[in-house]
Amino acid sequence: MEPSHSLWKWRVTAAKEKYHHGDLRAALLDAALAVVNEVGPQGLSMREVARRAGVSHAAPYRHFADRDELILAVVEQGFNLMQQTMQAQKAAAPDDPLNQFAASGLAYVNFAFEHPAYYQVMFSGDLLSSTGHLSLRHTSREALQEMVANIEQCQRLGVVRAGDPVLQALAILSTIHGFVSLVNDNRIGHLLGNPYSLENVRDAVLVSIFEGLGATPA
Amino acid sequence: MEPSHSLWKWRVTAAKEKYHHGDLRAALLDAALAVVNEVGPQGLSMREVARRAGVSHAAPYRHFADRDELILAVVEQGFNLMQQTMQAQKAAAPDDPLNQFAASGLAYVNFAFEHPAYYQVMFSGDLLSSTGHLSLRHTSREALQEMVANIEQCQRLGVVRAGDPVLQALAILSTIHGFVSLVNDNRIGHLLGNPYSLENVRDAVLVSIFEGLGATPA
DNA sequence: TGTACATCAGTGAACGCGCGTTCACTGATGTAC
DNA sequence: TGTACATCAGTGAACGCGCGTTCACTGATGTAC
Repeated sequence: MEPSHSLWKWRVTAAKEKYHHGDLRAALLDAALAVVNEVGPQGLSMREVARRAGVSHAAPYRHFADRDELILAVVEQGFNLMQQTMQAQKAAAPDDPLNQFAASGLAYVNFAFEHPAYYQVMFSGDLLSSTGHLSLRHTSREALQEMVANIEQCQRLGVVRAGDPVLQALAILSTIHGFVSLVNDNRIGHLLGNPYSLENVRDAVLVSIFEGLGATPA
Repeated sequence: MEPSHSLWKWRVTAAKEKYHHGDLRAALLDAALAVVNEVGPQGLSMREVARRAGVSHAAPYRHFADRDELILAVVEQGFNLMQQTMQAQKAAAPDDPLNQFAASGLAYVNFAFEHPAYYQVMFSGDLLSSTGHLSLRHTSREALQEMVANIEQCQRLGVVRAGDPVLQALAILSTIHGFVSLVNDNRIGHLLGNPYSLENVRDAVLVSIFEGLGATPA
């Protein structure tokens, strides 16, 4: 009855019984996201992640030197995914600067909504030790620079209000970050009432950003 | 040599040696704010607060049933202070709706900057157990309602762009909350460069909010 | 193809830590007489 | 005014918990012959 080719054994034992996991590193990163989704970023402990991955609490140390390294790996994966989806959305948008810029903003917000766990780990602030934090400065600064470049281009074309583009970018970043934080903390639901859907509200916030820029579609 | 009137003894022993503290409850709330200022909201533990207040770790339980109750007391104190300063600023502003509204927004941001510890405890989200959270819904909802009423009044007078005032209020709340979060997490400093001062940036953000509203001073 | 062995991934016991909370206590205070 | 006593605020030991991290181990895998 029992098939003798090794694939069978592999399939049976893959999920739980294999001593060697196969790709525990990836499984741990997935587990970390699951933990954040279910109990929030504060619940992100090595032991809980190991538990979710169905593995002893010491196993993660074969793949990450310490907790900071685990979290930084999630952050890095998150930034890659974000960059990737943002580029895809920009590629799909009409090829004028204002639309490209709009596509970025929309993509950013959508990323935060579709991957709230990533977003929270990436921007939570108090997850990492202070040494762990240093490695992130570069990345977030880059994101702002790109946004500033976008705004400058729109200004040159006269489709965005004049003004210091760095300050404009910061105001936009504040709006998006604040909105996403409120949503992720579940505070939108009982602040507003029933009649508002999330897409509703998201679009209104995006529109308000462009109104703030004095954006005039070409 | 030694003065015999009791005041002397009281003064010597007041700071450290008195068995009965006098007003430990208030001292604990102060200590809680100091902790948040120095190590962030995550460091808010009963033991640490007691340590700061120079008192055994069991002493706080004479004044607060549990950790939630301590935190809620800080939150309540914070809301009182915020409401008070906002009303004062509104009273000092010119008596037209747009200026009143501007005064509110400025007061809100200033409160957050001048009392970052209060702000963080009030809006951090993951400090309280879920039961503790329920007590706060009422308060934050009230704040939004008042803002909506302000916007509606400005719209009636034609000094603010037409549109759903609830959505406008939410966009503003997002901007302010996001900005304050970035500042409190120390992320503004290395996002921007040297040339920007905090007041600089704060004012720019406030201006961008009014531009978003299409505000036209009367 | 089969066997010895090095390598490496995962295990489980153990460490020390800080936490929230409880409890029997003790010292100070105020009050009734 | 002085003394007994109830009250109440603060103490310190103790509990059980989850955490990060280490360590000697064991089981599986791949490789050299």
